[in-house]
Amino acid sequence: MPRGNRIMNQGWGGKFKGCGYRMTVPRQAIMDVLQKAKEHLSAEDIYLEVHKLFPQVGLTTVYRTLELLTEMGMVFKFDFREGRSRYELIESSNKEDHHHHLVCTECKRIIDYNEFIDDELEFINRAEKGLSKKYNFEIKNHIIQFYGICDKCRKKE
Amino acid sequence: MPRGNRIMNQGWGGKFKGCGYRMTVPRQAIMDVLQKAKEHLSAEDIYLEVHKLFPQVGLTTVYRTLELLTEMGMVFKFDFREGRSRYELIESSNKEDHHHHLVCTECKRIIDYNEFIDDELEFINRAEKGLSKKYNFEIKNHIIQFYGICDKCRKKE
DNA sequence: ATTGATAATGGTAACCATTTTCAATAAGGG
DNA sequence: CCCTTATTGAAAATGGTTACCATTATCAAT
Repeated sequence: MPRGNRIMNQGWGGKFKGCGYRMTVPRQAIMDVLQKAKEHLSAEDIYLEVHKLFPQVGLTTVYRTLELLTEMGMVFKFDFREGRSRYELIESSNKEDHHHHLVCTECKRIIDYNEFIDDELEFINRAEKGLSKKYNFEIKNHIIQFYGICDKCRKKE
Repeated sequence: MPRGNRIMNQGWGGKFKGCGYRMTVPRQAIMDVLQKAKEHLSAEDIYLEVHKLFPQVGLTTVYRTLELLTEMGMVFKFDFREGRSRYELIESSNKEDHHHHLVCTECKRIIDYNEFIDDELEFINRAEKGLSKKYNFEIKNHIIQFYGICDKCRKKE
């Protein structure tokens, strides 16, 4: 059996309502797309995907929903220096899914990695605790990214 | 005496020429602005500042120079989710200046911190070594950012 | 099931940071 | 000093994202 929780395809409604929002067809569709693909989708990617099943859903709604989801802490908004943002569902409960990125500044390729996560968690926890106290800052999430040149681009030179 | 190295106001020319580029008035002026202000400047900020002394320098040139400097590894390009990028001179030699950021998702305020840097360096070094080997990826630099709500915005709620 | 207050939507146009274009200019090796 | 070539600057184009606003959908109360 694959890892992860599969049993929650209609649980989104509760999440939304719990925050005082309504569940709608576009929101459901966007959540489904995010859940399936899970990573690195641009707003347009999502729009195109949603569009296959629900052609009436507009790009504006995709942007609005993504902003809402980001604000609700269910989605993380990434900037990989491509001139557009990318979005990824946060699998909060699943340590397996915790990862960060290597970003190639040459070809913009993104490599996920999940090594050193235990190491990282220890460091991050310590830092978070100290920083949130010292600056009275409520930390919601963090980002770690390494920039450099990927193997393919190194060969080209 | 304040920390830092003050004695290098005209060394930029060599850096540029060493990379096969020419030193010009606009580039000099942009470097000066970056060196003085050091952090979190947007392209427009820099443009306005340069403009005071050299009104003929255009915004385009500022963008071009910043891209060049980023590529040369002398400047770091940040995204704080404001819809614009910010740039910061990299003080490579100075551990004192190594820092990261807390970003308030509410008011976009940015707080620099430099606590836990020894901790971080240890973790980052280990991760960099492992990752660059495993993915054959040449790591140039990294970013760590914490997102959340700053003290002022917490009070408002 | 129906209604009504209100949230959500979608198409278009506006926005605005960043890039492209291209003719004019300046740098710096010979 | 000249000549090649990088660099520049102004204007226009680009393209992701957001604002606007009339229309529609949601859902609690009836």
